[in-house]
Amino acid sequence: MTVKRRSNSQDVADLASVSQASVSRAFTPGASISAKTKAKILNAAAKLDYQPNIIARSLSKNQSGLVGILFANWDHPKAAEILKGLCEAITEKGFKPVVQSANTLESVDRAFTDFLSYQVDGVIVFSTSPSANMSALCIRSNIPIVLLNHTAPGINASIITIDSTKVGRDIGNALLERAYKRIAIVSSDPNSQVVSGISDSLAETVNQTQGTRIISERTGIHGYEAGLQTIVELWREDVKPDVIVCTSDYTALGILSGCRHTLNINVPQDLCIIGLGDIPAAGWTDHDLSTVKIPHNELVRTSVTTLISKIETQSMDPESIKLDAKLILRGTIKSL
Amino acid sequence: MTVKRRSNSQDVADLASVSQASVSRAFTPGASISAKTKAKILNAAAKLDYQPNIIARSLSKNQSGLVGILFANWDHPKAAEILKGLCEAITEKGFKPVVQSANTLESVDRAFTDFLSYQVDGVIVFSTSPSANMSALCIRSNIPIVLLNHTAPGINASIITIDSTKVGRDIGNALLERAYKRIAIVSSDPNSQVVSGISDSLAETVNQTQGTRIISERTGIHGYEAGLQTIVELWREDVKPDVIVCTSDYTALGILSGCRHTLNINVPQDLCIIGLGDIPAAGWTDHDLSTVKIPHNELVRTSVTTLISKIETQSMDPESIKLDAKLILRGTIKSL
DNA sequence: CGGAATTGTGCATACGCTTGCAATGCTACT
DNA sequence: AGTAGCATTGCAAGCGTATGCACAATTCCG
Repeated sequence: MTVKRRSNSQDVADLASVSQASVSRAFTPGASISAKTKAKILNAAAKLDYQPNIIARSLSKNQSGLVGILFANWDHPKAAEILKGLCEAITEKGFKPVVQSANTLESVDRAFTDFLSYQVDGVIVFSTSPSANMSALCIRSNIPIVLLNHTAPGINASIITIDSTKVGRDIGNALLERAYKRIAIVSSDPNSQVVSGISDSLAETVNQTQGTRIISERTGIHGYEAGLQTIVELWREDVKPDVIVCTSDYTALGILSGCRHTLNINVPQDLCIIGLGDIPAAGWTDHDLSTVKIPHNELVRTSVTTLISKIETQSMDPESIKLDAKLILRGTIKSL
Repeated sequence: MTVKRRSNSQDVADLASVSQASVSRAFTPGASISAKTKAKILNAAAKLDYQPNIIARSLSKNQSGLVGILFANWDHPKAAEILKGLCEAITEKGFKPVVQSANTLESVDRAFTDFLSYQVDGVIVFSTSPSANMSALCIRSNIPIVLLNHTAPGINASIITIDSTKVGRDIGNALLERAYKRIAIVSSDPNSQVVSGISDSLAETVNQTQGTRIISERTGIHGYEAGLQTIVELWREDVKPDVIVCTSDYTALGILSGCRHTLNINVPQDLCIIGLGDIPAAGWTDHDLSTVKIPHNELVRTSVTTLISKIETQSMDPESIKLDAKLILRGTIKSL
């Protein structure tokens, strides 16, 4: 079977006895065309299985309808949900998402140049470690950029995050109310501004009260196994914490498991454990972990809305939006 | 600041005092161009921050370099990992992934027509429920399609799955060896061909032995909570199973939790539980769930490789590849 | 009914690149 | 030196759509 060429606007024009320009207008919302000819054209188009070639359209309109998603943080427990949300929201707005994975700095740069060659109209970045080069590229390329739940200093991009200051304060107050004294912080990415925002504000909150303080802070720890190991190490110290604030639920679950099965630590009496993220497993009856619910859906939708509006208004001035994250108290903290 | 136009091949040509065609050739691997002029051109290009406009290239080459990913199965425990693998493999091959999310049949069709307008060179489908319309669209559009871990009858597409027959047989044999008798099957999607492949072959295997049989089969059950509820229901029956084969680890964990905390069932003595997927939590010491490790990475890589080779050879004949999945025996099955 | 105002249509060109073809320059060999 | 053969380059015609401009058709109004 010979491969039949896809029909184009000229074919449709011929069949409908109109000009190619009219066909184009028939498929352009709001274009100047009479209802009659439009109907005639759509009819012919249907006969020929025609649909506009977006590549060609992009070329002549000088915008592709593509939105780049730079996704680095694949280990994030809600990675799939977030990506799904991004893709759907982008599609809904009439754009198409093209996804690039990036781990290293070079790959970030490569992804960006790729985005540029594909003439993406905007970029959403989901990654915890900032890239310096990105900033330059953004400005030069003149396409708007949104950073999702991740801030980076000195980058000309819009930033959508949770209000980490409030989270830190909420945690601090909950701990003070329950008279916990010695806080350990266990975090994964030391560069994450969200994480440092939380711990700074937590420190500030508890420091107002005599006797309660942050006694240790460990970084670079992520995952269940690492959590398990961490609690064992922490428990060898002379001064043991009575609170562990952990910037990942998985790690927190590892810690919890260590407490219950290996070390026989009484949670929450002797040790309070607070995670971050509210993954499903945190709510399982086995675990019942206190944690912070991050409004991923809102973060995602806000990011996309913000980006698209920037694309449509051709505006490049960065915006910064902070959304509220809620502390969820479950079995791993004393009840009042 | 006035937005400066992105430079094009003509600009580079002017700066390098060559023809525009030569610039094009300088950026086309294997094109006929002398080392000297190529260097001159690349130099000029660097000065102008030039890089080829892929949209324009696509238009003239009549292929976009885009691969569509139709992703429906976002609840899959390894969704993120799979998508990551797809995106990276596709990028590595010099293509770009554009992701569409699809739940309903209409959205599948819409996604496909979108893919067509974007002139994608091929499509990878990750979804468990087949679409009839897809088939027609594939053939008409003449772009190769790969179905990832999911078969669909009568579709003109390549199919990459695990060898579900072997999985069913392996599970069956493991159960027979340990003298389990009454098997219940708990599955999520009743349409999944992979799942039905497993259960058919499991049935066939155990039916060869007198006294062992499948006593019940429930579908439409997925997730931890649903698992918890299911075991409670199953345990109300007169004839209770001594094996539950579950086509999702999450569900299996829910069942397990119900056994241990609610019903006090002795696992694995009185009840053997086998999951599917080998999610990380299955290996956690709390759970220690027997399961089947699905070679997602290989599935993903094979899909991409297969698709790209079809794209490059312009071949449309479907291929079917089955990969091996390994049964992992942990604490939820009697040891021999 | 006439003409002004509005709307609809076609023509032609632009978007940035690839590529067949023809022309040129170069190498090597007789 | 002359010429065949090859590597390199330029020319120009696409690829499919959008859109400014000019003109045609319709509507509106007095």
